[in-house]
Amino acid sequence: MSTIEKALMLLEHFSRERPEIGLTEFKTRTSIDKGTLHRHLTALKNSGFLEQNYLTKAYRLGPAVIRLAAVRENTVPIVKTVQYYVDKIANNIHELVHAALPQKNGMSAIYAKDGGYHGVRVNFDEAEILPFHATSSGLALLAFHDDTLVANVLLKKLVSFTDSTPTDAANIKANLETIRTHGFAFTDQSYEDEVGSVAVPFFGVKGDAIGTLAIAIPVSRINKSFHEIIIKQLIVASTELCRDLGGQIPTNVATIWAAKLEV
Amino acid sequence: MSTIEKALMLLEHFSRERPEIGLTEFKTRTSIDKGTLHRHLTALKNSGFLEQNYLTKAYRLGPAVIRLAAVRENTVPIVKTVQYYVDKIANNIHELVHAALPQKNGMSAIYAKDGGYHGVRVNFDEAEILPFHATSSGLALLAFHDDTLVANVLLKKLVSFTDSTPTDAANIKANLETIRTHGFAFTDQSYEDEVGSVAVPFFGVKGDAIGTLAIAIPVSRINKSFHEIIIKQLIVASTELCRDLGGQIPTNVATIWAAKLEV
DNA sequence: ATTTTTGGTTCAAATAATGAACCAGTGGAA
DNA sequence: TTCCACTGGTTCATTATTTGAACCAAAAAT
Repeated sequence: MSTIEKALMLLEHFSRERPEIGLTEFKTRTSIDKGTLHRHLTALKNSGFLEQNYLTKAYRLGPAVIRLAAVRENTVPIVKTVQYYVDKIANNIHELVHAALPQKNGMSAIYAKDGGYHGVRVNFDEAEILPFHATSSGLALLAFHDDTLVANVLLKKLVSFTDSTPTDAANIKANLETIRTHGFAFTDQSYEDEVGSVAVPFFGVKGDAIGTLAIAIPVSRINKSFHEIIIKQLIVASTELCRDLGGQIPTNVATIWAAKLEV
Repeated sequence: MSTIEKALMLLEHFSRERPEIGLTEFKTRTSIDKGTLHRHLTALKNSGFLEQNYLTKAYRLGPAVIRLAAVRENTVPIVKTVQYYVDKIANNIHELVHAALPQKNGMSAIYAKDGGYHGVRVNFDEAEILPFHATSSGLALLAFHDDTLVANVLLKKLVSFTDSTPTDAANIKANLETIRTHGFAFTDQSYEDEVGSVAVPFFGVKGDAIGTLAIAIPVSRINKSFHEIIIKQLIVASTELCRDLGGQIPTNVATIWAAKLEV
C-alpha cells in the first residue's frame, strides 16, 4: 500500500462521535509508529485536510474538505438531487429515510430525513459508516455492484453488531442472490436491535449501483402491507433519481421493479 | 515536501471550471512525471478522493470528500452558522455577499447569496480560489492572520488580473497596515474589472482570523454613504458570528469596530 | 494505413519513509 | 518540591518506497 493511501486512511477515523483525535490515540487505533504518524498528520495538516485544536493538540478535519465537497457537488450534484427524493418518501411514509454512497468500508449516509410523528424513532447518525454486510443499504449496493467489491468485503472479518448480524460469507452470498431476484434488500435487526430496514440501489451511467435509498423502521411497526408500500415508494423514487442523474437501470432490474409496482 | 503533500496538491486543480482532469492534462499542469502522476492519482482513487469517468478516463473528485465535509461541518459548523449572517446582510443591502475560508493559495468561498434585484450583477463562483493579494477577502484575512502566512504569500509571484491588481509586495504590506488600522479591507477592480469589494475578518478562539465576510459590488453603485452602511453591516455580522463560533475578537479590532459603528 | 495522442506499466537508480530511541512540556501523586 | 506517567514531538541510520525514462497498448486524428 502506498504512503498516500496509508495517510488518507487516517482520515477515516474521524466521525461525528470522534471529531478530534490526538497523536497517542491514533497510535493505539492504528498501531502505526508514532514518528510516522506524526509526519503523516503534519502532511495532512499542511494540506488543509486536518487542523489542530491549539489547546489539546488533537487533530480534526480541516477546511480543505469543505471546498472539495463543494466542487464535487457542483460536478456531480448527487446530494442535492437525492435530497428531493428522500424528503418526498419521508413525507409519504412518515419514517426515517436516508440515502447513502459507498465508501471504502461501508456505506456513508449523505442525507437523512425523519418524516415521522411516531413516539418511537430510529436514531440515525449522518456521516456514520454503515457496514456492507449488516445493513440493507450495504447489501443492496453489494448485490448490484461488481463482484470484486463483494469479494473484498467478504474477505475481511465480518463484525457482529447484534445477535442477528449475518457473519457467514456463504450465507451472505446466497442472500445477495435473493436480493438480486427481488430487486431490493431488507434486514431485520442485523445492525441495531429493534430496527429493521429496506433498501434499493440507484444506478450510474454504466448501470452499476452507485448508491442506495433506504428506510429504517422500528420492527414493531413493520407488517406485510406496509412493507409493500415502502418498496414501491423506494422503487419509484430510485427510478426517477436514476433519470435525474443520467443513470441507467439494468434491464433485468427494471423488469423486476416494474412487476413489483403492478402488484 | 512529502509524497502525501504532493499527492494532495493534485486535488487543488479541481474547480467548477475544471471538474474533470485527465492524466496528460495533469502532466502539463504540474510537470510531474507521468508515471508518478498515475501512481498518485490511483492512490487517491483507491482512497475514494477521486473517481474516473469510465469513458474519458479523466479523474474527478470522489465520494470520500462528501463524507469528510459532513463530519467536519458537524465538528465545526462554520458553513451553517455563516449562512445565517450572509443571508441577513444580503437581505439588508441587496448586493452579492459571501463568506470565505483560507485555503493554501487563497480564499475559498463557502457560501454566497445574491440579495440583489439590480440589473447589473456581480458574477460569482463558489468553490473558486480567490487570490490573497487581489481580493478584499484575501487582504482582510492576511491583515489579521499571523505574519508567516503574509510572508509566504508575498514570496510567490503575484499574478495580475486587471490593470489595478497590486503586485508589489511592499505596497501590499503597506496596505495591510492600513487595513489593520481601519478594521476592514476594500479593493477597487483589483480582481475583476468593474467590481469593487469590501471585507472584514472573523476570528477563532485564539483571536486569529479564520475567515472573512465580504461584499462585491459593481463600482457604479459604490458611493461614500453606501460604503459606510456596508462596513457597519459587515462589522455587526462578524461580531455576532464570532460569538456563535466561540471566537475572540482581538481587543484592538474590537475598539476600532466599536468606533466605526458609532459614526 | 500511419502518426499522434491518450492512459497506463516497468525496473534500476535515487530518494523519501520508517521506527527505535530520544527530548520536552504538562499534570498529577507522593 | 520531586518524581513519575503521559502527552506531543524530533532525530538519524536503516530500509523500503518513490521516482522517471523508456516502453506498451489502444484509441483518435491525419
